[in-house]
Amino acid sequence: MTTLPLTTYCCPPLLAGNLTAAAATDVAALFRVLGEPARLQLLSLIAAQPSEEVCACELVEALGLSQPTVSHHLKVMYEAGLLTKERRGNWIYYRIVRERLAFLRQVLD
Amino acid sequence: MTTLPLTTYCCPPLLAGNLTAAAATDVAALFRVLGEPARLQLLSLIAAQPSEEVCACELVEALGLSQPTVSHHLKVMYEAGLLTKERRGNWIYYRIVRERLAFLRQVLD
DNA sequence: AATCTACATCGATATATGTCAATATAGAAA
DNA sequence: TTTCTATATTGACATATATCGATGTAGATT
Repeated sequence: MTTLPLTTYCCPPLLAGNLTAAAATDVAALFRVLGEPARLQLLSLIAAQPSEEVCACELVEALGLSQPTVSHHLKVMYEAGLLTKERRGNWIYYRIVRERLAFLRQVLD
Repeated sequence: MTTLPLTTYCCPPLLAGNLTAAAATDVAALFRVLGEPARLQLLSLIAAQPSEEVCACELVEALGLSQPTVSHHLKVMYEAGLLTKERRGNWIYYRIVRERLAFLRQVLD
C-alpha cells in the first residue's frame, strides 16, 4: 500500500499583497518617525496640552535631551507631516496633524 | 509712554504627557518594526491570504529579497509579537496577531 | 543512514541615524 | 546697532540594523 506523502513541494500561488513596494516605502518612513521614544514623548506632550500647541522651548525642558536633539526630532516630525509649526515672536509653536495619525491608523487595517 | 512687551520669557508650566519614558521605549520599538518597507510588505502579503497564514518560502519568492533577509524580518516581527508561527512538516506558517495591530491603532489616539 | 527541503544563524559590510558641543541665524528688546 | 532669547544647522561620533553569502539545523523522504 502506498500512502500519499503528507507534504509536497512548496508554494501554492500567492495572492499579490495590495501594498506596492513604493507605498510600503512611504508608509514605512512614517512609522520609522514614530519609532523613536523621544519623538513619541514629544507627540504625547503636545497632545496633552489643552491649547493643542507647545513652544519648542518647553519641550526641551521636558525631555531632558539637548536643544539640538529636540530640534532635530521636531524637524523630522515636521518634514514627515506629523507636525505644523508657527512662529509667534521669538517662539515656534508646534501642533499635531491629526489627519496624519488617522492615516496611519487606517493603514493598520 | 511705556508699552507692554508683546513677549516675555518662555514657558508656562507644561502638563506632563501621559506617556512615560519606559512606555515610549516599548511603543517606539513596535513602530520601528513597522518602519521597514520589507516588513510592511510581508504583513500585507500575509493579510491578503484568505487562509490568513503564509509559509515562509512563499514570502521569500514574493519579496525579491534573499532567504536570510526574509527570515530575519520574520523573526523581528515574531519577537515583536506581530506574528505567530507554527511548524507543519517542513514548513513554518506565519499569522498576523491582529490584537497587536489594534494596540498600535489605539496608541495613535 | 543518507539525502533533500525549508528555515535559521553567523560573519561581514554598508548605511542610517540619534546624540551632543559648537556655531549660526532670526527676531525682539534696549 | 547692539544684545539677548529661541531655534536651527554643522560636524563628529557611536550605535543600530538591513543585507547577503556561507553555513548550520530540523524534519521528512527514500
